[in-house]
Amino acid sequence: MSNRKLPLSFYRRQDVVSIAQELVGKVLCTRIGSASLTSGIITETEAYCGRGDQACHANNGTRTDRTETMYQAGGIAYIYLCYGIHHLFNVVTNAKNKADAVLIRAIQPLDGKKEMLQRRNKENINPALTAGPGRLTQALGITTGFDGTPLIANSIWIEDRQIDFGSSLVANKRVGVDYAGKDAKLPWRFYPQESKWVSQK
DNA sequence: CATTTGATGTTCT
DNA sequence: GAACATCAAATGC
Repeated sequence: MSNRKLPLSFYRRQDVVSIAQELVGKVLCTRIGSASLTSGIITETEAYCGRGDQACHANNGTRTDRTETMYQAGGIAYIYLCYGIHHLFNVVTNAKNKADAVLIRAIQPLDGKKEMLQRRNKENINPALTAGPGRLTQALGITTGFDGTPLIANSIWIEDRQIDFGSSLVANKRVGVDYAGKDAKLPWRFYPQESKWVSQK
């Protein structure tokens, strides 16, 4: 039960790309206020590194009110508003003042499917429910109000339920970061090749 | 089917 | 003002 929750030591390692790879297959869980537990298998992640990665908001020591969360020690949530509409969920990694993070781009629903359908105002369970960075946050009830929340507390956390995609896990270019020059080509996006629960390019 | 467009907060110019 | 780690609905074949 509680021993399945990933410990802070998982997040505070230095290699954000390895962490992004290992997060695929883990289970992202939320219990928001009095709502029921909602969770899903992480099926798509992207790594962002604060030093030398032009696609990262906090690259090259850039500090703003928004990115300050990424400079904290690993093991907390970095949630920001994208295009003024979508709440995007990231896992902060590495030590304090090392602005690394992993963007969660898609999940496969597990617990609380009814709750997720309500939040998304949908009738049927299909990839459009939770495959996409803006979609999964809405399904899980994650908003920018949870920015900086520790992932070892009881609102948002990640569990290891021994799910392994094995060799079907592939690396590819990240999505929507064409502006990042040569860094746009880095193979820092991870997902199981055969999974339907992955965002469309 | 494919392509375009509207929504719209934060950050940078 | 413009651009942005996006989505859904409208429009055009």
